[in-house]
Amino acid sequence: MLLALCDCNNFFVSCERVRDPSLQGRPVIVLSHNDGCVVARSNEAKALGIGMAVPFFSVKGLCVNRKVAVLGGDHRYYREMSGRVMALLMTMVPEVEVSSIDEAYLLLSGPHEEKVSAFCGSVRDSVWKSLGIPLSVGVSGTKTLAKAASHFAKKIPELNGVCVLLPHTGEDMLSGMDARDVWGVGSRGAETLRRSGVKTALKLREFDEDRAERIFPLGIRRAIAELNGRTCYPFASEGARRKTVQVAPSFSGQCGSLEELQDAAASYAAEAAATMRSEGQVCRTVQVGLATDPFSRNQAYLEDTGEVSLEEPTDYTPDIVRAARKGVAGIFRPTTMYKRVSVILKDLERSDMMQMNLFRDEKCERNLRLMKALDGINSRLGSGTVKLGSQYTDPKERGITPAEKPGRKVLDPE
DNA sequence: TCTGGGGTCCTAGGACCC
DNA sequence: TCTGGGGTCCTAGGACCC
Repeated sequence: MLLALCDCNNFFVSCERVRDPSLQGRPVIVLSHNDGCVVARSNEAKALGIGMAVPFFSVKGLCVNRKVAVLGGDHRYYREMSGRVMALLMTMVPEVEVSSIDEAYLLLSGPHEEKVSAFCGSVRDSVWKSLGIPLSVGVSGTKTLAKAASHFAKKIPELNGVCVLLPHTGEDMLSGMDARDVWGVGSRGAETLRRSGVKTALKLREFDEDRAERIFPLGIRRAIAELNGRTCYPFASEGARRKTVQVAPSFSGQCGSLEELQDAAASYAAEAAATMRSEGQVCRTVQVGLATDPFSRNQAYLEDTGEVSLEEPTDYTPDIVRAARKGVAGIFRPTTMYKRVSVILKDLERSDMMQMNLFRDEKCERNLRLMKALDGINSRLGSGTVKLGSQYTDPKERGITPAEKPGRKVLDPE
């Protein structure tokens, strides 16, 4: 049994190039919320030395000099494109595990397994021709090896975007791969490995497992097992539901008013509730957080969180908004300037499995219809078209956060 | 001057119980 | 005066991923 990791190259940039073909062949980057950080780079931008997640101000000069197109992110659009890519993949094999916005594992069995390379090439061509999104495909027996294979598929042009890495092969490629680039080995893990003299993926694969048991944390031990073809992270096509829904953007400025912080929390709670409903779930707990600017030199970093339990699991926006406002009031400290409000919906359950309180059925039924109508309008006309005016006002209208202009050019010397 | 956001999982430590 | 130890559950913090 083999897994094929299909990984969209430079996904956000590739999406922008579908919308605006003049961006092809040029250095392009996409920025995060509030234009703070670089979150996607074209190959041309990577070649200029622009790093992932670096603050934009640190590369702004370079972008001007080298005519880099700088775009604000449009996540609604990227989610929509992602949905199209995944839907297309699902027409090509019966078993697909969507693992992130730009990645999915395909389970290859039967005829697909026999002609792996040719089949993966056809998947890649199909996504490119139908949607204009370039794909890399890495094939192997475990997820960690498939990730490594897709790494090679991107780096080695002769592979034409498809790399099949059978267990116990590929010494040459793995010896050229930094241990830091193995999936599951972060900066901390890489430092641990470096102290033990492990610099490459091949060295990691060959590491003595008894010794690893004694000196390495679980994540690294799993990486070693998976590099040797033993599965620690199984394929899971059954749509596993998420366990939390979080909305937590930073403000562009700061805010010290309880009322405005509550309004922001209300707005984020409504957004999170809509996401949760769209996935058929309800929550039992609303967690809120208030945090100051971690980079401020005038004020020590401060972060507080609080939880509010709901009477019963719900997806009803007014109840969730009320809980969020209450939570914020409970942790607010006067005379503190906050930079970030977070709302996390926790203890999620499937709404179709929810135990109904018989005495509230009628009211629930009405609430359900109300939320359905609200979601329907907002999905057709844009989120925030209809809000619950009695519950909150949108902080965007108060100028706490800037209005979003999707896909707008932040900087384009041309 | 300007530093993201949304997830999962692991782990250590405290509360609590017997 | 001496004053256990093991289990479970929960939580916060952190590592890691994209």
